Amino acid sequence: MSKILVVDDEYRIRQIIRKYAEFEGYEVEEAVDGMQAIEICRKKEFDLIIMDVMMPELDGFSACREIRKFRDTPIIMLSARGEEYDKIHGFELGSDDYVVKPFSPKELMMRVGAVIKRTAKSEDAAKNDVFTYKGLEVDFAARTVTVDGNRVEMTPKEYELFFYMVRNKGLALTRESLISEVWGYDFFGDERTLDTHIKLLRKSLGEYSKCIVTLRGVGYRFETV
Amino acid sequence: MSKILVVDDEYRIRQIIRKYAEFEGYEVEEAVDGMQAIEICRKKEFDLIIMDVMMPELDGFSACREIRKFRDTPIIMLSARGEEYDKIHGFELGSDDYVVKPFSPKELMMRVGAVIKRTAKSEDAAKNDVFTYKGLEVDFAARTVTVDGNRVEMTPKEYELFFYMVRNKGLALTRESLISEVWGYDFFGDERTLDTHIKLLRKSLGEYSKCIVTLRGVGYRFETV
DNA sequence: AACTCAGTTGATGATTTTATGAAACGGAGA
DNA sequence: TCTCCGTTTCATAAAATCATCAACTGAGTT
Repeated sequence: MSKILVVDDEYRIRQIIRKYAEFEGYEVEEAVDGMQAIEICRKKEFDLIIMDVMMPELDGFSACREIRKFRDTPIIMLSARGEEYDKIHGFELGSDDYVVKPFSPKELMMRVGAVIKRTAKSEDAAKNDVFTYKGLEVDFAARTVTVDGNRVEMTPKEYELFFYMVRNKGLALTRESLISEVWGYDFFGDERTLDTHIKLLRKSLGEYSKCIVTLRGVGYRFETV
Repeated sequence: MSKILVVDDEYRIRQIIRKYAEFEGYEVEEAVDGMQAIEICRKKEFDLIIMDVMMPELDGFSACREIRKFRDTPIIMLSARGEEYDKIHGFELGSDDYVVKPFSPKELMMRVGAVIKRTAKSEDAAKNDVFTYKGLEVDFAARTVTVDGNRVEMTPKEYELFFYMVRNKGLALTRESLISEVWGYDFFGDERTLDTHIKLLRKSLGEYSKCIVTLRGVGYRFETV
């Protein structure tokens, strides 16, 4: 049974969605704002998040962005008709779909079904090992990285290092863990070797180099803004 | 029942196409931009893709190019009137048809029907699955390879190696997997044997030798630019 | 402002990995 | 047995990648 998190400040909306979703057999949890949504997501994993754009405390976009830092849970955004449609795209942060309020619960449920079906299938396959963030695409199976449609060539060490970081996106990775993971626990080489490879990665990634954040005194983190 | 993927950033357009397509008995899925289209295509196979040219995140051409790397799904491109240049460009990238916006849904559906019928037929004819990329033709059933119309003779090992690579086009294949697949898991011979056969393959393939990409420290990958 | 420590960068010779040509091998058929 | 041909091995060449070093930068501290 799939678990859904509904995030909206309006009680009525949450109730409507809950009613329909439970009728469809989903397990539903609620959050009243983005802040709470993030907290809940840290503790628990959902199959889908339905999130309003306009909310007190923390809006849907920011919450989406934050959650995407550590979870790949599909997200359906809800937005009022007035809120520019273009805006949604402008801020498109990997939400899987969006629905304009006022929405027909039936239509929403159809989308929910579609998204869940899609992601459930892909998890089964597990073969389709791909990470995407804006124009950055990392295909673990093909061992390729593309930036805005252009293939980026990388050396073996770059791949290993980068893939490891992307697989652990949003996590602080210590220099030690990076080195022992990519070079092997028995690497006793120069301390600066890691830095050099980080440099090469950044060079390869172009505009996405800022996704590799230096954690002074600790190591690095790959994050999706 | 044929499955169609509709890729357009405008909800209205998607709705219209969905409505008509479902009326015709097709199963429809949607994507809002090129990036999403690629992701969905990785997970699922469609009989046809209808894709807008102008989209945020990743335009239709780039998406088309990307999808063609791992799928041969026919594609119909949509573009606003006046984007004449695109027409040429689109066909070059292997889109199967082209419709100018604003289009008559009826006309679009006729084209959809035509393309699907065409590819369905050719798939029947080529029941004994063949792979083609430009002037390269690999007939798995007939066990033949032709380059620009000229038959290329290959030895058994070459066939096995090449066929395995083509069947897994776009995937990184490790030396180990290649060897155990083609030579058997119990092959204890020289490490360089694989290299030699790759060399022979490349020699046979002429201009298409560049489709066999060396993945340093890993193995090889067969890819269609 | 000077200091210090951590991280960044570019250059380079050493090392690793792959490509290649030639030779050896070995089984099937003449 | 001999020859042919696909296959494998091997030695060497060529290429790509890496580790290392030294100088540099820049943020945080004193």
